[in-house]
Amino acid sequence: MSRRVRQEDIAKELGLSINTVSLALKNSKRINEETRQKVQQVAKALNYIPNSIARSLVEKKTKVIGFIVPKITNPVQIETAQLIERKLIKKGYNMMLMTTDSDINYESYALDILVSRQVDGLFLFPTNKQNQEKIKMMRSAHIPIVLLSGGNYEPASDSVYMNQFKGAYIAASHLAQLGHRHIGFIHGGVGNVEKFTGYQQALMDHGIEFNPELVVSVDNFNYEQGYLSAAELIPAKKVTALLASSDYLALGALRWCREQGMRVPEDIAIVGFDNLEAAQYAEIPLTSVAYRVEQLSTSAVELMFKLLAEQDKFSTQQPERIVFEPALEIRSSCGFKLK
Amino acid sequence: MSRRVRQEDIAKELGLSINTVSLALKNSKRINEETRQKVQQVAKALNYIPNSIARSLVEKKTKVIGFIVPKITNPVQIETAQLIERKLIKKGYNMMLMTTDSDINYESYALDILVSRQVDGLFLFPTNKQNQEKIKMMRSAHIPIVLLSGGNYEPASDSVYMNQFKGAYIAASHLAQLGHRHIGFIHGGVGNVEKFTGYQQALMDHGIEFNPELVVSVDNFNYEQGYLSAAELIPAKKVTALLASSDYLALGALRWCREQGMRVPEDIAIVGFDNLEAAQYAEIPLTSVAYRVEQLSTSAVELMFKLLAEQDKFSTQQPERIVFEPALEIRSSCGFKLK
DNA sequence: TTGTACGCGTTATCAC
DNA sequence: GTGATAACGCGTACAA
Repeated sequence: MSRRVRQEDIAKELGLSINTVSLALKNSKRINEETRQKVQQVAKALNYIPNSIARSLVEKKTKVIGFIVPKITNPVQIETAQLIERKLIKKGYNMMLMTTDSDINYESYALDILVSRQVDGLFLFPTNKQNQEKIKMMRSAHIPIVLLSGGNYEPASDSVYMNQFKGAYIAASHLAQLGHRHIGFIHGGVGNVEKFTGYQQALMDHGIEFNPELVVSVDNFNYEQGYLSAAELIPAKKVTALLASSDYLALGALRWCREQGMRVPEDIAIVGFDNLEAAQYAEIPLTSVAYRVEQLSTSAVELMFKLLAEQDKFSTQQPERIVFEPALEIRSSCGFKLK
Repeated sequence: MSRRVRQEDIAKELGLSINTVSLALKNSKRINEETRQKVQQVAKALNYIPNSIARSLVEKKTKVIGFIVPKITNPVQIETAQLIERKLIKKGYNMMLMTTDSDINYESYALDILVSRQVDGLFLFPTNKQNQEKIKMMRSAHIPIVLLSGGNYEPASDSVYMNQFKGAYIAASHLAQLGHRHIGFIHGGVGNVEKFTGYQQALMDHGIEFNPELVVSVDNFNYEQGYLSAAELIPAKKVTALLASSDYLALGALRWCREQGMRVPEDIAIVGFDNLEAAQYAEIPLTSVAYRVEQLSTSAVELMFKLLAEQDKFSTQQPERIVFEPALEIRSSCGFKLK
């Protein structure tokens, strides 16, 4: 980093004090109109750019919000991050992004880093509940944390998320109601447990015995893993329907089925998660559990700024919890009632 | 932000000076083993987390790298961002992410913000050459900037990118060699001009007259825009082949064609860009220009750290320029020679 | 081995 | 209206 232009430089240039420059630059009424203009002119001429680091140190706030996201390959998480970044910018905030690869230790590390960087608040897609204690501590240290994913447990901080249990429940129920009894499940692994339990609950409520052999776990939300999962589940386990934790997984499975000459939904029904654009434009338009990224991120940002505005008060209150209920977007891939 | 634990707090706790604490915390040999341990213990007990802001102010470096990316909807850009973030973390750096929506004014604003935040370096997918002067100025102010996209012009700073001109050229040439004379082009808009000129050059070199009516511009790299573009180009303009600036556009077009009962590649050939996983797993596996995200981001990070290590020296030298040559990944969607 | 003093660039509190 | 002066938390000479 080279020597940048400071307020002191423009002060010297004009024979003023640093203080006057500082005030003039923020258009303080206490400064003479004339000097104010002169200061601003010189600032522009010298290409002065304020040093946010120094400002942050004295103001004790950085106007930076941290964002911790587990996976590259999950489009809803990325899109959420980007929508939120846009909204933050409009309020004069910037975003520091960290990824964890769904590793709970990386998550913990990311939390430390962001605290160290003095972020004013942070968004987090928690992978599981292992860092709950740390999050609670941070909350009680007056750092607003908005969790973007719920679990089968009391959230450690304020949260805004989709009810993924419910999503899996209605998806699996839908398949059951169509007459399917052998419903395979592609488990998204750690961080997707709610979907799994929703699936199990739906089976139970429809009198279907849960069979762990019909579940395959993957660690990546991509086409390939879906393709491989289908290859593993369908021929050996004779499933007639498949619920996948993400649309990419579902579409990978779809591809495998088509390559085998299977008809969808006649030979096998497929349901995905997140209702991505890719689901709608698939060769067999995919039934999918809708994830309202736009609404959710809007709500998350609103909550963040509410907490930020309440200063330290929020941390003595009960965490707020905003849950969006998913809807099943029904398309062709799950078809009609079996006989 | 509430009162956090400072070095001073642990100094008081132990009756030591702040200096001793500072040194002990960074394991200085100059501090007695015993006091060192005591300091570290108390630090842990008090849950001390160093204040990076204060540190940055004195060290004149933040260990933050800025990343400016135009579009949410472009998967290669997002993936590049994430791969780079991972590599930065390993070197103790964090990433500040900003998006521009391909708006040149936002891009300029983002550059200012990141300079103000004292980033040690920055990655940028430039949208066009409009901010070249600003970038040059930043470079001569000793800020390492690695551009992640090239243009039909001399880059303003060090750069690592795919040769997109060449990509479009080989793709369009391939179609021409298959006998196509009416090749439509879905133009990705600003920030994708190289692809357009590559397409034009290929036509010229194959004796095909360029017809602007066969080009449609979109501002989003998604299925929907591809679908609509196909609907606009194919029936009215009688194109027999379509080159799209992104795989999502191509896949949207593919969907439209299939819905119309057209055969691909027999009735229409389609080629995309970026060689996403979705291209490989499409109902008609898509021929696509490969984008080597992993290689490119590795190379970009290496270059960044080289510049960082050279301190201020780099800015007096010619910008380095690393260009990756694309290859055409040929699949079923463009088929064989027409008669 | 440990402590003192100063500086990083900015804002804030007081005088004048 | 403007200018000293202190403060933010930490790192680093230099002194003790």
